[in-house]
Amino acid sequence: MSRMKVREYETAERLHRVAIGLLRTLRQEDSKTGLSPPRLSALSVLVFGGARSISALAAAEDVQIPSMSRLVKEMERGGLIRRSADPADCRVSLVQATAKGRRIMMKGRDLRLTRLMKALSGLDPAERRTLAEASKILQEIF
Amino acid sequence: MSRMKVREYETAERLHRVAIGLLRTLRQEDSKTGLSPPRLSALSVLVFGGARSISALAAAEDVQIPSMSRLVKEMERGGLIRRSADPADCRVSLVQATAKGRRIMMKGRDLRLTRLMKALSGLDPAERRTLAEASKILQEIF
DNA sequence: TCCATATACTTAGCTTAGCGAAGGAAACTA
DNA sequence: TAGTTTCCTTCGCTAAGCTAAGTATATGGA
Repeated sequence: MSRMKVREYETAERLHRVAIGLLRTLRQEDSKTGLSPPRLSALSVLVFGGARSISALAAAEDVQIPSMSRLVKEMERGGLIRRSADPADCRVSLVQATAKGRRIMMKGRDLRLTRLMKALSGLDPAERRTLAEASKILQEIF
Repeated sequence: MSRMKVREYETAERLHRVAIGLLRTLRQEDSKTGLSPPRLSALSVLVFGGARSISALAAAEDVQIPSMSRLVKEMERGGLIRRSADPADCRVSLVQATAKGRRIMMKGRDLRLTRLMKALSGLDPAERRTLAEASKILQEIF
Protein backbone atom coordinates (compact mmCIF):
# COMPACT_ATOMS: atom_id res chain seq x y z
CA MET A 1 0.00 0.00 0.00
CA SER A 2 1.48 3.34 -1.03
CA ARG A 3 2.08 6.13 1.45
CA MET A 4 -0.73 8.10 -0.21
CA LYS A 5 -3.18 5.23 0.17
CA VAL A 6 -2.24 4.93 3.82
CA ARG A 7 -3.05 8.61 4.35
CA GLU A 8 -6.39 8.17 2.57
CA TYR A 9 -7.21 5.20 4.72
CA GLU A 10 -6.39 7.08 7.91
CA THR A 11 -8.55 9.99 6.85
CA ALA A 12 -11.43 7.62 6.09
CA GLU A 13 -11.00 6.04 9.52
CA ARG A 14 -11.01 9.39 11.27
CA LEU A 15 -13.99 10.65 9.29
CA HIS A 16 -15.89 7.52 10.20
CA ARG A 17 -14.99 7.82 13.85
CA VAL A 18 -15.86 11.50 14.18
CA ALA A 19 -19.17 11.04 12.38
CA ILE A 20 -20.09 8.38 14.94
CA GLY A 21 -18.93 10.54 17.84
CA LEU A 22 -20.70 13.63 16.58
CA LEU A 23 -24.05 11.89 16.16
CA ARG A 24 -23.73 10.05 19.44
CA THR A 25 -23.25 13.38 21.19
CA LEU A 26 -26.13 15.09 19.42
CA ARG A 27 -28.45 12.14 19.92
CA GLN A 28 -28.35 12.79 23.65
CA GLU A 29 -30.50 15.86 23.07
CA ASP A 30 -33.29 13.90 21.43
CA SER A 31 -34.75 12.55 24.65
CA LYS A 32 -35.87 16.08 25.51
CA THR A 33 -38.37 15.91 22.64
CA GLY A 34 -40.10 12.83 24.02
CA LEU A 35 -39.97 11.21 20.57
CA SER A 36 -38.05 8.13 19.47
CA PRO A 37 -35.29 8.44 16.88
CA PRO A 38 -37.33 6.82 14.06
CA ARG A 39 -40.17 9.27 14.67
CA LEU A 40 -37.94 12.33 14.75
CA SER A 41 -36.22 11.17 11.60
CA ALA A 42 -39.45 10.50 9.71
CA LEU A 43 -40.82 13.87 10.80
CA SER A 44 -37.75 15.65 9.53
CA VAL A 45 -38.18 14.05 6.11
CA LEU A 46 -41.78 15.24 6.01
CA VAL A 47 -41.03 18.74 7.28
CA PHE A 48 -38.01 19.43 5.10
CA GLY A 49 -38.92 17.25 2.14
CA GLY A 50 -42.68 17.67 2.07
CA ALA A 51 -45.64 15.28 2.15
CA ARG A 52 -45.26 11.89 0.52
CA SER A 53 -46.59 8.34 0.41
CA ILE A 54 -45.81 5.59 2.89
CA SER A 55 -43.62 3.82 0.35
CA ALA A 56 -41.66 6.97 -0.40
CA LEU A 57 -41.20 7.64 3.28
CA ALA A 58 -40.05 4.05 3.83
CA ALA A 59 -37.52 4.44 1.02
CA ALA A 60 -36.28 7.73 2.46
CA GLU A 61 -35.80 6.09 5.83
CA ASP A 62 -34.21 2.88 4.52
CA VAL A 63 -36.91 0.77 6.09
CA GLN A 64 -39.38 -1.78 4.74
CA ILE A 65 -42.92 -0.68 3.96
CA PRO A 66 -44.66 -2.58 6.77
CA SER A 67 -42.38 -0.92 9.32
CA MET A 68 -43.26 2.52 8.01
CA SER A 69 -46.94 1.63 7.79
CA ARG A 70 -46.98 0.90 11.49
CA LEU A 71 -44.83 3.90 12.42
CA VAL A 72 -47.22 6.19 10.52
CA LYS A 73 -50.23 4.63 12.22
CA GLU A 74 -48.74 5.30 15.64
CA MET A 75 -47.55 8.78 14.78
CA GLU A 76 -51.03 9.57 13.52
CA ARG A 77 -52.45 8.35 16.81
CA GLY A 78 -50.02 10.69 18.55
CA GLY A 79 -51.13 13.66 16.47
CA LEU A 80 -47.70 14.08 14.88
CA ILE A 81 -48.77 13.43 11.30
CA ARG A 82 -51.92 13.46 9.20
CA ARG A 83 -52.88 11.44 6.12
CA SER A 84 -54.82 12.55 3.10
CA ALA A 85 -55.94 10.60 0.06
CA ASP A 86 -53.96 10.98 -3.12
CA PRO A 87 -56.49 12.51 -5.55
CA ALA A 88 -54.90 10.62 -8.45
CA ASP A 89 -54.71 7.18 -6.83
CA CYS A 90 -56.79 6.19 -3.86
CA ARG A 91 -54.48 3.35 -2.90
CA VAL A 92 -51.89 5.78 -1.64
CA SER A 93 -52.24 7.88 1.48
CA LEU A 94 -50.12 11.00 1.51
CA VAL A 95 -48.52 11.68 4.86
CA GLN A 96 -47.73 15.14 6.17
CA ALA A 97 -46.54 16.56 9.48
CA THR A 98 -49.11 18.33 11.66
CA ALA A 99 -48.33 21.67 13.33
CA LYS A 100 -47.59 19.73 16.51
CA GLY A 101 -45.28 17.34 14.71
CA ARG A 102 -43.49 20.22 13.02
CA ARG A 103 -43.10 22.07 16.31
CA ILE A 104 -41.61 19.12 18.20
CA MET A 105 -39.32 18.22 15.34
CA MET A 106 -38.02 21.78 14.98
CA LYS A 107 -37.41 21.94 18.70
CA GLY A 108 -35.41 18.72 18.56
CA ARG A 109 -33.43 19.99 15.62
CA ASP A 110 -32.67 23.20 17.45
CA LEU A 111 -31.49 21.27 20.51
CA ARG A 112 -29.12 19.26 18.33
CA LEU A 113 -27.75 22.26 16.48
CA THR A 114 -27.31 24.28 19.64
CA ARG A 115 -25.37 21.42 21.13
CA LEU A 116 -23.24 21.18 18.01
CA MET A 117 -22.51 24.91 17.95
CA LYS A 118 -21.50 24.70 21.58
CA ALA A 119 -19.19 21.78 20.83
CA LEU A 120 -17.55 23.81 18.07
CA SER A 121 -17.33 26.98 20.12
CA GLY A 122 -13.68 26.52 21.06
CA LEU A 123 -12.43 26.56 17.47
CA ASP A 124 -10.46 29.41 15.96
CA PRO A 125 -11.45 31.08 12.67
CA ALA A 126 -9.09 29.01 10.52
CA GLU A 127 -10.47 25.78 11.96
CA ARG A 128 -14.01 26.98 11.37
CA ARG A 129 -13.17 27.73 7.77
CA THR A 130 -11.76 24.25 7.33
CA LEU A 131 -14.91 22.68 8.74
CA ALA A 132 -17.12 24.88 6.58
CA GLU A 133 -15.21 23.82 3.48
CA ALA A 134 -15.17 20.17 4.44
CA SER A 135 -18.91 20.13 5.06
CA LYS A 136 -19.48 21.59 1.60
CA ILE A 137 -17.29 18.93 0.01
CA LEU A 138 -19.08 16.13 1.84
CA GLN A 139 -22.45 17.61 1.02
CA GLU A 140 -21.84 16.80 -2.63
CA ILE A 141 -21.28 13.15 -1.81
CA PHE A 142 -23.74 12.26 0.96
CA MET B 1 -28.03 37.22 14.57
CA SER B 2 -24.73 38.43 13.12
CA ARG B 3 -23.56 37.39 9.70
CA MET B 4 -20.81 35.36 11.34
CA LYS B 5 -23.28 33.50 13.54
CA VAL B 6 -25.37 32.72 10.49
CA ARG B 7 -22.34 31.17 8.80
CA GLU B 8 -21.59 29.13 11.91
CA TYR B 9 -25.16 27.91 12.03
CA GLU B 10 -25.09 26.88 8.40
CA THR B 11 -21.85 25.00 8.89
CA ALA B 12 -23.34 23.20 11.90
CA GLU B 13 -26.38 22.28 9.82
CA ARG B 14 -24.28 20.95 6.99
CA LEU B 15 -21.98 19.02 9.32
CA HIS B 16 -25.01 17.46 10.96
CA ARG B 17 -26.55 16.54 7.64
CA VAL B 18 -23.41 15.04 6.13
CA ALA B 19 -22.68 13.01 9.27
CA ILE B 20 -26.14 11.48 8.98
CA GLY B 21 -25.72 10.84 5.25
CA LEU B 22 -22.28 9.36 5.64
CA LEU B 23 -23.32 6.89 8.34
CA ARG B 24 -26.52 5.99 6.55
CA THR B 25 -24.46 5.08 3.48
CA LEU B 26 -21.88 3.08 5.42
CA ARG B 27 -24.53 1.29 7.46
CA GLN B 28 -25.72 -0.42 4.31
CA GLU B 29 -22.57 -2.52 4.36
CA ASP B 30 -23.29 -3.90 7.82
CA SER B 31 -25.86 -6.42 6.68
CA LYS B 32 -23.07 -8.38 4.97
CA THR B 33 -21.65 -9.25 8.38
CA GLY B 34 -24.87 -10.91 9.55
CA LEU B 35 -24.67 -8.95 12.82
CA SER B 36 -27.01 -6.26 14.12
CA PRO B 37 -25.76 -2.70 14.65
CA PRO B 38 -25.68 -2.97 18.47
CA ARG B 39 -23.58 -6.14 18.25
CA LEU B 40 -21.12 -4.72 15.76
CA SER B 41 -20.79 -1.60 17.84
CA ALA B 42 -20.23 -3.46 21.11
CA LEU B 43 -17.67 -5.69 19.42
CA SER B 44 -15.76 -2.72 18.13
CA VAL B 45 -15.53 -1.28 21.63
CA LEU B 46 -14.14 -4.59 22.89
CA VAL B 47 -11.73 -5.07 19.99
CA PHE B 48 -10.34 -1.54 19.90
CA GLY B 49 -10.76 -0.65 23.55
CA GLY B 50 -10.07 -3.99 25.20
CA ALA B 51 -11.97 -6.23 27.61
CA ARG B 52 -14.21 -4.60 30.18
CA SER B 53 -17.17 -5.16 32.50
CA ILE B 54 -20.83 -5.16 31.49
CA SER B 55 -21.36 -1.81 33.17
CA ALA B 56 -18.39 -0.24 31.41
CA LEU B 57 -19.58 -1.62 28.10
CA ALA B 58 -23.07 -0.27 28.75
CA ALA B 59 -21.61 3.16 29.52
CA ALA B 60 -19.51 3.07 26.34
CA GLU B 61 -22.57 2.23 24.30
CA ASP B 62 -24.91 4.73 25.99
CA VAL B 63 -27.28 1.99 27.03
CA GLN B 64 -28.69 0.83 30.36
CA ILE B 65 -27.04 -2.08 32.12
CA PRO B 66 -29.88 -4.58 31.67
CA SER B 67 -29.85 -4.00 27.93
CA MET B 68 -26.14 -4.72 27.78
CA SER B 69 -26.49 -7.70 30.08
CA ARG B 70 -28.88 -9.31 27.64
CA LEU B 71 -26.87 -8.33 24.58
CA VAL B 72 -23.77 -9.92 26.11
CA LYS B 73 -25.68 -13.08 26.95
CA GLU B 74 -26.83 -13.45 23.37
CA MET B 75 -23.47 -12.58 21.89
CA GLU B 76 -21.89 -15.19 24.14
CA ARG B 77 -24.41 -17.72 22.85
CA GLY B 78 -23.36 -16.75 19.33
CA GLY B 79 -19.68 -17.26 20.11
CA LEU B 80 -18.85 -13.61 19.50
CA ILE B 81 -17.65 -12.82 22.99
CA ARG B 82 -16.37 -14.64 26.06
CA ARG B 83 -16.63 -13.75 29.75
CA SER B 84 -14.08 -14.24 32.47
CA ALA B 85 -14.29 -13.55 36.17
CA ASP B 86 -12.61 -10.44 37.48
CA PRO B 87 -9.94 -11.81 39.86
CA ALA B 88 -10.40 -8.84 42.20
CA ASP B 89 -14.22 -8.89 42.38
CA CYS B 90 -16.31 -11.89 41.48
CA ARG B 91 -19.44 -9.82 40.93
CA VAL B 92 -18.06 -8.48 37.70
CA SER B 93 -17.64 -10.52 34.55
CA LEU B 94 -15.07 -9.18 32.15
CA VAL B 95 -16.17 -9.39 28.55
CA GLN B 96 -13.82 -9.85 25.62
CA ALA B 97 -14.22 -10.54 21.92
CA THR B 98 -13.48 -14.07 20.69
CA ALA B 99 -11.40 -14.68 17.57
CA LYS B 100 -14.65 -15.17 15.68
CA GLY B 101 -16.09 -11.93 17.01
CA ARG B 102 -12.92 -10.06 16.15
CA ARG B 103 -12.87 -11.52 12.64
CA ILE B 104 -16.48 -10.59 11.83
CA MET B 105 -16.12 -7.13 13.30
CA MET B 106 -12.92 -6.41 11.36
CA LYS B 107 -14.58 -7.58 8.18
CA GLY B 108 -17.51 -5.24 8.81
CA ARG B 109 -15.18 -2.38 9.52
CA ASP B 110 -13.28 -3.07 6.31
CA LEU B 111 -16.53 -3.11 4.32
CA ARG B 112 -17.46 0.27 5.76
CA LEU B 113 -14.07 1.84 5.15
CA THR B 114 -13.82 0.45 1.63
CA ARG B 115 -17.19 1.95 0.87
CA LEU B 116 -16.11 5.25 2.35
CA MET B 117 -12.85 5.33 0.35
CA LYS B 118 -14.85 4.60 -2.78
CA ALA B 119 -17.25 7.43 -1.98
CA LEU B 120 -14.29 9.80 -1.60
CA SER B 121 -12.51 8.54 -4.69
CA GLY B 122 -13.67 11.37 -6.91
CA LEU B 123 -12.04 14.10 -4.82
CA ASP B 124 -9.00 16.04 -5.89
CA PRO B 125 -5.88 16.40 -3.71
CA ALA B 126 -6.88 19.77 -2.24
CA GLU B 127 -10.28 18.44 -1.22
CA ARG B 128 -8.65 15.41 0.35
CA ARG B 129 -6.34 17.65 2.33
CA THR B 130 -9.32 19.66 3.57
CA LEU B 131 -11.10 16.51 4.71
CA ALA B 132 -7.96 15.21 6.38
CA GLU B 133 -7.58 18.47 8.31
CA ALA B 134 -11.24 18.66 9.21
CA SER B 135 -11.25 15.10 10.54
CA LYS B 136 -8.27 15.94 12.76
CA ILE B 137 -10.05 18.99 14.12
CA LEU B 138 -13.23 17.06 14.86
CA GLN B 139 -11.25 14.25 16.40
CA GLU B 140 -10.28 16.56 19.24
CA ILE B 141 -13.93 17.26 20.02
CA PHE B 142 -15.83 14.00 19.49
C1' DT C 1 -17.27 -9.64 63.84
C1' DC C 2 -21.47 -8.48 61.91
C1' DC C 3 -24.99 -5.67 60.08
C1' DA C 4 -26.09 -2.12 56.79
C1' DT C 5 -25.31 -0.23 52.62
C1' DA C 6 -23.46 -0.12 48.10
C1' DT C 7 -22.28 -2.29 43.80
C1' DA C 8 -22.57 -5.58 39.72
C1' DC C 9 -25.30 -8.04 37.44
C1' DT C 10 -29.60 -10.73 36.19
C1' DT C 11 -34.46 -11.47 35.56
C1' DA C 12 -39.07 -10.18 34.36
C1' DG C 13 -42.28 -7.62 31.92
C1' DC C 14 -43.32 -4.06 28.89
C1' DT C 15 -42.74 -1.11 24.52
C1' DT C 16 -40.93 0.15 20.12
C1' DA C 17 -39.25 -1.18 15.67
C1' DG C 18 -37.23 -4.05 12.45
C1' DC C 19 -38.34 -8.07 9.24
C1' DG C 20 -40.91 -11.43 5.81
C1' DA C 21 -45.21 -13.58 4.37
C1' DA C 22 -49.67 -13.10 3.08
C1' DG C 23 -53.92 -10.62 1.87
C1' DG C 24 -57.23 -6.88 0.15
C1' DA C 25 -58.26 -3.16 -2.83
C1' DA C 26 -57.29 -0.14 -6.54
C1' DA C 27 -55.07 0.61 -10.94
C1' DC C 28 -53.17 -0.77 -14.96
C1' DT C 29 -52.67 -3.81 -19.37
C1' DA C 30 -53.27 -7.04 -22.79
C1' DT D 1 -62.63 -8.31 -18.64
C1' DA D 2 -59.23 -11.25 -16.76
C1' DG D 3 -54.71 -11.23 -15.09
C1' DT D 4 -50.98 -8.65 -13.13
C1' DT D 5 -48.95 -5.10 -10.66
C1' DT D 6 -48.89 -1.70 -7.07
C1' DC D 7 -49.91 0.30 -2.47
C1' DC D 8 -50.84 -0.57 1.74
C1' DT D 9 -52.21 -3.33 5.88
C1' DT D 10 -52.14 -7.17 9.02
C1' DC D 11 -49.90 -10.91 11.34
C1' DG D 12 -46.42 -13.12 13.81
C1' DC D 13 -41.82 -13.13 14.99
C1' DT D 14 -37.29 -11.24 16.80
C1' DA D 15 -34.09 -7.71 18.56
C1' DA D 16 -33.26 -4.28 21.64
C1' DG D 17 -34.52 -0.39 24.44
C1' DC D 18 -36.46 0.75 29.22
C1' DT D 19 -37.82 0.38 34.54
C1' DA D 20 -38.52 -2.26 38.64
C1' DA D 21 -37.21 -5.78 41.42
C1' DG D 22 -34.16 -9.61 42.88
C1' DT D 23 -29.52 -12.00 43.94
C1' DA D 24 -24.91 -12.16 45.20
C1' DT D 25 -20.66 -10.13 46.44
C1' DA D 26 -18.00 -6.20 48.59
C1' DT D 27 -17.23 -2.73 51.79
C1' DG D 28 -17.37 0.14 55.89
C1' DG D 29 -18.59 1.34 60.48
C1' DA D 30 -20.22 0.03 65.30
